[in-house]
Amino acid sequence: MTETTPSKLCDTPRNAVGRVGVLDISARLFREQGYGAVSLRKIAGAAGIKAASIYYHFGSKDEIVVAVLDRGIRVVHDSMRQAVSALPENTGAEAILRTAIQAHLRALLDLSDYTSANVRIFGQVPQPVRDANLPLRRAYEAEWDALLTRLRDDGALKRDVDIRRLRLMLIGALNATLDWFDPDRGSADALSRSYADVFLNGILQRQDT
Amino acid sequence: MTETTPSKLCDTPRNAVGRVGVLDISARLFREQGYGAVSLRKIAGAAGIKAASIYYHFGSKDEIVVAVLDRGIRVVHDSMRQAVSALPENTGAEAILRTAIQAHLRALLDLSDYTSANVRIFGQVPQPVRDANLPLRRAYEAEWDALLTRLRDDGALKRDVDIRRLRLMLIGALNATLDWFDPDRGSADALSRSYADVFLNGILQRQDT
DNA sequence: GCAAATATCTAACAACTGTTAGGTGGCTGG
DNA sequence: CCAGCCACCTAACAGTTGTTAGATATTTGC
Repeated sequence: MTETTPSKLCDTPRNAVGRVGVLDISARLFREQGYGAVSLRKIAGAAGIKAASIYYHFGSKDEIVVAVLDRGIRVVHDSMRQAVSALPENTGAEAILRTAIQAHLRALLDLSDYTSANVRIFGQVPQPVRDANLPLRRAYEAEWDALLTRLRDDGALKRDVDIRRLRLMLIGALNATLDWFDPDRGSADALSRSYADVFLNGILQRQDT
Repeated sequence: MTETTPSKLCDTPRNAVGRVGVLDISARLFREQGYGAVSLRKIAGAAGIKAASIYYHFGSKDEIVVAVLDRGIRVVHDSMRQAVSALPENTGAEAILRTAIQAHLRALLDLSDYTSANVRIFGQVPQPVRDANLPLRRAYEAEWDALLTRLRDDGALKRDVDIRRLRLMLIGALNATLDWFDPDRGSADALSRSYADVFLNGILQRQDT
C-alpha cells in the first residue's frame, strides 16, 4: 500500500508528511468521499498541515489527482500481470482467467486505496485529468485484450466473442463491486470466485449431467 | 421521457420553462457532466433563466437532485416490471431474464436521462440525498430479487446461487455500460443480448455438442 | 558554525457556490 | 377593467474553492 520512492533512506525533516504522505491521504479520501467532496483543505487537514503547504509538493490539485489515478492503474496492472505470469507453463484457460479476475479484485478491494480511488473518481474528474490518465488505462486494457485473445485463439472461449466488448463487460462488472462490497460480509477472494463462476459457466442450471 | 403532472391542461405563461423543464434539463446535465460539475447557474443557463428563479420551483439544490434520482428509479422500475408482466403466461426462465435485462438497459441507455443520471451521480451525491432515494432503490432491488428467486425455485437457475449477490453482480454489470456505451457502435438491444448470453451460459467453449 | 535546502507557515486573492429578499411584467377569472 | 397569481427578474449575502506571495522554523552538508 505504501511503496515509497527509496531515493534516500532518511527523509529530511523528522515529522514531515512529504509528497508521499499527501498522496496516500489523498487516495484514501478520494476513495472514501469521491472527487467533488475532497478539497485541498480537507486533504491538508487530514495530513495535519495547511492547504498552501501542499503547493510545495504539487503544482495544482489536478496534479495530485493525476498522480493518484496513475498509480491506481499501475498497482492493478502490476498485480494482474504478475499473478498471471507466475502461473505454471501448462495452466489451463479457466485457471488463468480465475487468477486474473482474482488479482484485479484484490487490488481493487483489498490492496490499494489508489486503485479504488481511481475506479471511484475517474468518472467525476475534469476531462484534462482523465486524458492524462488514459495512456496507462489503455495499456492495462491492452493486457486484458491480449489475455482474452490468447484464450479465445486456444479454443477455450466461444469463437464468436467480441474481445473488446467482453473486456468492457468483465472489468466493468468487477469495478462495480466497489459500490457495495463490504469486507465484513465476505472476502474479495470469495467474491472473485463467484464472478469467475458466473462469467465462465453462466447461471443457468444445465441438464447435461 | 416527459410525464408532466396533468393538473391543468394549459400551463399559464406561454414561454415558461416551469418545474418540469428545470427537471428535464437538470437530468440531462447531471447525466452528461456528473453531480459536482453542475451548478444551479449552469442549470439555469441551460434553461434560459437565472439561478435565483429556480427557487420558485424548488426549495434547494438537493430537492432537484432527489427529484431526478427518484424519477430515474421509477422509470427503470416501471420499464422492467411492465416488460416482464407483458410476457405470456408460459414464458420460460431464460426469456424472462433476457426481457428484464433488456428493459433495464433500454431505460438506462435509450429511454431516460433520469435513469442514466441516477446511475451516474448516485455515488457522488451528499448522503442525505442518497438516503432520500434509497426507498425507491430498495423497491426496485426487491423486484429483481423476487424475479430471481422465482426462477431459482423453478429450477431454472443453479440451486446454490446467492440471490442478493447475483442481483448486485447483474445490475452492477449492466449499469457499468453507461461509462462506455456508444450508440453509434451498437444498439442497447444488441448489448442486452450479449449480457444475457454471458450471464446465462458463460463464455467458456463447451465440449457437450 | 554557517549557508543552503527542506518542509512548513500566515495572509490574502478572485472566482464561484447555494441561497435570500424583494421587485416586475404578463396572463386570467370575475 | 382590475385584482391576483404565476414565473420570472436584479442584487446581494456569506461561505468555500484553488491558488499565490512571502516569511519561518528545522535539518543537513561542508
